[in-house]
Formats: sequence, C-alpha cells, structure tokens
Amino acid sequence: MSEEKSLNFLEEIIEADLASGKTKTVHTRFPPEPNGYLHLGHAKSICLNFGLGDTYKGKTNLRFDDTNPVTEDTEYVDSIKEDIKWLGFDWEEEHYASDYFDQLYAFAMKLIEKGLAYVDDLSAEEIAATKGTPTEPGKESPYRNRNIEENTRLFQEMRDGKYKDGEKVLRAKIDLTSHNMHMRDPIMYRIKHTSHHRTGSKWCIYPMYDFAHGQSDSIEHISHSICTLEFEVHRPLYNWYIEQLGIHPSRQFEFARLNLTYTVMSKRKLLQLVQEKIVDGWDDPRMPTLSGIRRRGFTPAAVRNFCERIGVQRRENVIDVGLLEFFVREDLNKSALRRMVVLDPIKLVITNYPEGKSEMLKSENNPELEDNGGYRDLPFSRELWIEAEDFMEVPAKKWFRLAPGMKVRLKSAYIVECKDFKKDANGKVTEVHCEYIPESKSGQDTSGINVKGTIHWIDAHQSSEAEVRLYDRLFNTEDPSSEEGDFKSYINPNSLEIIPHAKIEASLLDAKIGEHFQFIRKGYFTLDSKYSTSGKLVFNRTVTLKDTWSKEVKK
RNA sequence: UGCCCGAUAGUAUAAUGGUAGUACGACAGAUUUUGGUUCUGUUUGUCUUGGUUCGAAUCCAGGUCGGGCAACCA
Repeated sequence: MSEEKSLNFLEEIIEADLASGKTKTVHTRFPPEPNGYLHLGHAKSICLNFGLGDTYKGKTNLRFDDTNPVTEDTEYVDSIKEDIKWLGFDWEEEHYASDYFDQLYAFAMKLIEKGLAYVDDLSAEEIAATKGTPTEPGKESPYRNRNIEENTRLFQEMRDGKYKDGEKVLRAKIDLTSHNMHMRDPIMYRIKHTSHHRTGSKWCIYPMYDFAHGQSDSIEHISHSICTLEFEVHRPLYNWYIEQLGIHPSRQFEFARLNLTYTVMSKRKLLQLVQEKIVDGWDDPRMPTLSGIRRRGFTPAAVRNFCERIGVQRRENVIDVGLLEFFVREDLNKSALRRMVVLDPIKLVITNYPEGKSEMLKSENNPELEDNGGYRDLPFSRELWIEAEDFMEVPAKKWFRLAPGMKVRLKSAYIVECKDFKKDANGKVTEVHCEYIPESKSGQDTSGINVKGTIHWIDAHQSSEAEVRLYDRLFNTEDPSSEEGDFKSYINPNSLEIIPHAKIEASLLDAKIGEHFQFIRKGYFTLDSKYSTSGKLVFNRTVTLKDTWSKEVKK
C-alpha cells in the first residue's frame, strides 16, 4: 500500500488478511441504532468504516441495528442518512437488521434443534439473580433442560403472541460458570408487543443485539466488523453463534471510542440534554451531534481531517476539542469570505471628515484566495461603528488599538488618530472622536505613517443589523462524565450569548444557509438554519479566530 | 478482589529488535492593512522493577495505574 503513511492496527490486520487470502474483498459496515442522532463519535466510526472500504476498494454497507422497537424511530433513520451523506460518504447497500427477522428466527430454531437454546420462564429479576456475578458462577434455570420438542413449541407460541411481555425468553445454552458474563446463557429473544418502525405488528418477539448483529454481518458477508471497545467481551458470543450456526465467518475488531474535552458523547446523556430542554434540540449548535456542528458551521472536510488525524487505537483517549477547532479554522480560512461586523458598537466620529460626505471604499473578500477573492464596496463617512473593546481609555501595555493620542488603521480605509472620547453617566465610553489622515487611504497611502493596529468598522448611517449568537463550550470541565455527581451540574451557564443587534455590512444581507463567513477579527460565522429568516438574519459563531491578544491580557 | 483490555511529551499519534519522530498546544521571533494567515526556532515523552539480547518503546515475567464486564439496551 502506502510507503510513507504508517498503517493503523486495523489496516495492518486487513493487509495481512488480504495477503494470506483470508479476505478476498474488504467489506465493512456502519451499524447505527436508529434511536438518536449521530455525533462526533459516530463520525470517527463512519470515517473508519467507509475509509477502509475505500482504501481497499471494498464495500461499506449502512445497516440499521433496529432490534428494539421501543426506542427506535424513522425520524432517526432519516437524520442518520442525512448526516452520513453530509460527511461525504455513500453506502453500498442499505440494510436493516429487521429485514433479517425471518432468517434470524430460522437461526434460532436451528439452535433449538441442536439443543443449544431453550425457552426460559424465569422473570427478568430471577434471571439476573441466577446469573451470578463476575466473581461467582451463575445457577442453571429449572427450565434449562426442556426437550427440543417443547422448546420448539414454546418458541413458536412466543412468536404467535401467546405470551405477555416478559413471560418467557429464548436463551442460548452455553455455560453458566463462564468468566465471561455474556456467555452465561445469554438471552436471544424477548417478547415485546410493540409495533416496529419497519415491520409493524408482524413480530412480537425481537432478537437481542448479540443474536442479531453477528448474524447480520454474516448474512452480508462483512469481512471486518468494527465496533467499539465495550463490545470486546461480546466477541466470544459473536463467534459462538456464527460457529454453531455454521454461517459465513465475519470477524469482529474493536477500537477505542472518541472522547472530546468539554462535552459528553453518549446518546443517553445527549438525549437527557434534549429532553430536559437544556439545549435547543439534537441540532443545538453546542451539541457534539453532526446536525449540531453542521448548524454551528463546522465543515465535513474539517471533521474528516480531524478523524484522520486522531487515528484509531485500542487505548482510551480524550481528545482536546481544540484540535477539532484547528481543523475547522484551517478549512474555513481557505474559503470563508471576509466581512465586517461590529458586535458591540460604539460610535467613532471623524471630526475632520466633512459632514454629509460619503465615499465608497473597496475591501478584499479573502486574502487567501487568488486576486484576494475579488472586492466589494463599503460606504464610509463621518460616523462609524467600531467595536467597544477596540478602545481603551487608559491603554494597557502592548496595546495597539485606539486610545487617546493613538493611531490605528481602519481596515480598507484610513488611518485615524484618537483625539477625544465621551462617556455616559455610568462612565461607559459612548463616542470616540478621531481625526483621519486623508493621504492614508487604503491602497494609495502616501502618508508614510505606520500603525500597528487595524480595526474593523461599519458606516453608522448605512449599516444593517442581525442577531449574532456566540457559542462557548457546553461544559466548564474537561470531562464532565468522570466528575462527581450529575454531569449536568457541570453545564457552562454562559455557553450561549445572544447579541440581538449587531451591525453588519450590506453584503451580508444576501447570505445563504450553508455559506461561511469570517467576520474580520471576530471568528467564523454561518447563518442559523433554524431561526434565520429573510427578515431577521441570525448568525451562529462557528469558532473564534486564534486570539493571541487575549493570551497577552492574561499574563 | 474474578475475567478481559490498555499504558510513548500537556493531548493525540508514529517508530513492527537498531538515531524516539509528527500534529495540535505552549513559548520566542519574523512577516502582516485581521493581535488572523504564513514562516522560523524552542520546550516537554517510552508507567515501574527485573530478565532475554551486542542492542528493548518494541520480546518475556512480576508490579503499578487506567478502562471494560453482572440491561428482556445497543
């Protein structure tokens, strides 16, 4: 394969399998359960599975692991498909574990006939109680030695709806003394008189994960069934079913799931945040869900690059969310159009600029692109909006923005020198008075003056407004799941700041959903797909720019 | 006090018995009409104790630490 790029452990396994002939075609699958939205952890798995299929010119299926009708829904099926496509992947075949229910039922019958499965009348509590603990062996159920005829009849009756939920289960007959809890006569089928999102009321018995997943892999001739580490202890069972059934030997391999700092990555916890309305739905821009980060403005390329960079291993890891943000900035820096937006406006009056005069100035769209991505016109006149934080009454050390007596460049316009300022009754600065240097016009500067600072601005009389939403990390501790007590007590109360009336330049009025902008000196932004309307634009901050000044301040 | 898995800079990830490298971060500097970008440099690491070997991050053994396993969830 590749000489320069080293292989991850799965690629090594695959190449060895290919070389030995154990595997002829690499066939992977991404097997989500449609009971929640996909998150960045799934993105790692998606990139891995589809990536391997791609690298080795094999195939990758999408298979919904829909064996529990109680929690599953087509709403999730649709969102999952949308998210995978958004990430840039396409599946070879689309399957559902529920498509295999007939086959799975036949498999179960086969095990009964081989004397390897039995119907158990014990309750859930009794089964748990007789299962033992990791240090004590389990005890056999009194129903364990029913004969094949009785088991066959009973299982058929289970299927035919003769029993209530929980009244009976089908169990594999393996070993109650096994060190592996999953081998202590695991449940294969349980009764649920619940309608299924695809099979409707056809079935009232549903297979457990262990009795569905491996066989589904086998039916699809999956060569490398890749899952996360917590399924490692399931592998002997995975293999046992395949072996006893004598079906295509798919093999399972496990990798460490992705953890990210300052967030949670479990569907259960994310669901809680949604249900308790701590966030605005699964696609809240603060959520690590793919729909959330998409709404936030993250790009598929950034996520893919991130997944490639973090690699795949078997050791537990917590990745710095800053790494993801790096890839988002890297991608957006190349493409996002530069625009000027003032989030916290104060007025700047150019006292020596004629009243009533206005001129048009041009500003580059993106210095990273050829020809600066073209130019747009910006109106400029005597009164402008500037960012309140760009003025300091008493300048800090190393400060090179506005302060009395200091000069600064107005981006794409003139150099101005601060002469005065006004404060309101509360002592808040409301106006900054400057004089401009006419010869310093951007692009034709003959003033010979060099200034260190450049700030953004908007013409005060020709500006528009928009709502801007600034997001911060959802939790204020690196690993909320490992902290004491309820993870929700570590929620960052300031994770969303809404700025109702930011001053925006006119070109932004044409912004479309899915476009990315860099608000100069402020960060990357995108239109909010949920709340933005043509009458009222709402921008989400995707990520801030790197900010070396704020680090300087902290010193 | 059982079974399974894991351990390389702050965080990740390479080195597959032969010079411990890369990315992000941090720090310092250059460039810059974004305190952005770009560029240069610096810093920090093989969990521990033994063993095998000319040579060990790598192989072996003991220990330590971390994670997983007792849902009619996946």
